[in-house]
Amino acid sequence: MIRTRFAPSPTGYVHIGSLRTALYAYLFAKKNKGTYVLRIEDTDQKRFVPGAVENLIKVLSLFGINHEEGPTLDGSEIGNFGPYTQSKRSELYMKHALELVEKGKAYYCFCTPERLDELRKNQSAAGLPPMYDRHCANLSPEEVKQKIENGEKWVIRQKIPNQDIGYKDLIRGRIDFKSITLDDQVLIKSDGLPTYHLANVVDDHYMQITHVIRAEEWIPSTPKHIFLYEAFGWTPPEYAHLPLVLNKDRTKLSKRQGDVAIEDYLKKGYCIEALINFVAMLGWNPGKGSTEEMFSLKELEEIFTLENVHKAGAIFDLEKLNWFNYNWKKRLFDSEMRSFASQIDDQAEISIDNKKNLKIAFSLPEKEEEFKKKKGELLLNRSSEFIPEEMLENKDLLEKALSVCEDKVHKNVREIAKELGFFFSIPKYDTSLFVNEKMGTTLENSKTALLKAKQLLETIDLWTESTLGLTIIDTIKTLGLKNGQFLWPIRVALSGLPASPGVFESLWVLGKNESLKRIDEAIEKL
RNA sequence: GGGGCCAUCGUCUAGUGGUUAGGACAUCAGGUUUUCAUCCUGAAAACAGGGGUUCGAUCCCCCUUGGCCCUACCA
Repeated sequence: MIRTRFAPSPTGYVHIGSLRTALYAYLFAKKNKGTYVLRIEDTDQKRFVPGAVENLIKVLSLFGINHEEGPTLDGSEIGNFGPYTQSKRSELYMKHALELVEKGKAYYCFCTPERLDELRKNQSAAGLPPMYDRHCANLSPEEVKQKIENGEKWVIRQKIPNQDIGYKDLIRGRIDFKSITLDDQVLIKSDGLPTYHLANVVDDHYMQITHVIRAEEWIPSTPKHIFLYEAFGWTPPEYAHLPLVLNKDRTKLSKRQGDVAIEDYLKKGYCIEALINFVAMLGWNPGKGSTEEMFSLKELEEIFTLENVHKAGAIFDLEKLNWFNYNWKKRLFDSEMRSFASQIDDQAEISIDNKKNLKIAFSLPEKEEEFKKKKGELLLNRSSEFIPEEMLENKDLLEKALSVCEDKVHKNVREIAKELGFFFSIPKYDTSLFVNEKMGTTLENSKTALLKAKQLLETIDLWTESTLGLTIIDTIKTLGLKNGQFLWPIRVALSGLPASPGVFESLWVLGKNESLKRIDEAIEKL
C-alpha cells in the first residue's frame, strides 16, 4: 500500500513550488490507489505564523488536493497515525533522540553558537569545508551529566558513521556520498524541539510513508536521513526528488523576483484549473510522445507517473500560464454556455462559426436576448470582483457590455473595467480618429456615413444585434460602400477609441437612444 | 572551499544508436475580419564543448565548461 505525504512548514502562504510538490505527491498516491497524507512541520517556533495551517488546508482543498489523513479546518484530525502536527509530537522525537544517544548513534553537544561561528569562520578562512569538529562527540557520560546539571545548554547531534552511503532515487537513479563530507547534524535543538531531519524521519516511519516525494534541495541531506533510519533499525522509504521551480535567471523561485504565493495568482484572477495544469506541466509530461497539454486534475490522477518527471529545473513562465488560463476559462465557459443553450432551447444549434473564425457559436434565433442575458450574468460572476462599484450599479448595461467582451474576461479579467469604460461614458476623442486610410475614411465621408447611419438606425425598432447587423450590412451594399467606410465612423462615434468591440455589439449594448445620441455628437464635431 | 544535482529552440518539453530533431508558449511575417483581439497559414529558433565506444552518435562512457542546490540549534 503506497502512502505519500506533503509536509510543509506553515509559512502563511502556499509557494508555487510547494503546490507542485503537494500535487505530485497527491497524484502519485491517487494513481497508485494509495493514501496521501498532510503533515505540518512546525518545529521552528521562530517561524510561527497564526492562521497559516488553516490557510494551507483551504488553499490545497480549493485546488482539489485533498488529504485522506492529517489536520482539518475545524482543528481536529483524520487518520490513525496522528497527531499530524509536529509540535504535538515533541515527546516522541525526544524519546527517539535519547534512544540514539543510548545506542551511540548520537551525542550531546554543548558548543555555544559563538564557538560554532568561530569554528566555521576559521575553517572557511583555511579553505576547509565548514563542519562541526566533533568537539563534544567523546564526552564521557559523567561529563555530560555534569554539564547538564550545571545548566549548560545542549543539543543532540547525529553521529555520522564512517561508512559511505548511497540510495536509488526514483527520478535520478543511484546517488552516492562519502561519509566524510557529511556533517553531524543537530537532531534536537536547545529548545528541546527536533530539527527537520529527526522529525521527518521519525514521522515518515511511524506514519508508514512509503514514498518521500520532495524537492531537489533535499538531496544533500538524504544520506543523513538514511543513516538515521539505519540507526533506528528501520527501513528507509523510497525517495523521489523533484526538480526545482526557477526564476527567470534560473535561481530557485523566490519572492524577490515576482509572486511566489499561489494565492497571489488566485487574486489576480487566474483559475484553479489553469494553475494546476500549468504547475503539473512544470517538470512533468504525459510521455509516449503525446503532445496534449490540457489536463484536468482528474485526468492527471489517471496518467501521472514519476518516470515522466524531468530532472532539470523549470523556469516559471508567466506567458505560458496566461495561455493555460485563457484556454481553461474558455473551455469552462463554453461548456457552461452549451448546457445553458440546450436548457433554454432544445432546438439550439451549437455550431462552429466560420465567420467568427471557427469559434463555437450558438444559434438561438428566438431566444437571442435571453441567451445573451445569461451570458452576461455568467461573465459577471467571473469578473465582479474586478469591477468598480459605479459600474456594478448599472447592472443591466454592465451585463450587456460583458457579454460582448467574453475573450477579455477570460484573457485578462483584471483589466476588464478599463475595457468596459466607454460603454458607461464616452471618452473625449479627437476627430482625427475618423480618418483611417486602411478603412478608406476621411472626415467628409465619415460625416456622410454617420448621417446615413442616423437615418437608418432611427427606423430600426427591433434592437437586437442580429437585426442591426443584417440591416446595416444590407444598407452598405445598397450604398455601394466598403464595410469599413461605413462601419469605422460608427464605431468611432460610439466608442471614441481606436479599438473597441464591434459596431453591432456596441450598438446593441448602448441601446437605440444612447447610440443615436453619440452619433449626433459625432456629427456635430465633424 | 566542500559535496551533490542538472544540461535539446528565448521558455516548457518530446524524441531515437541511423529522424528533414517533433509539439506548445513567446517572437516575426502573411491572410480572414468593421478596429483591437480572436482565428488561419507560414517563418525563424535547439541537441554546451572535447575526447572516446561504434559502421554511425543528440542519444552510451569519460573529461571540461556552465548553471543550480546544499553546506544553520530554517525547512
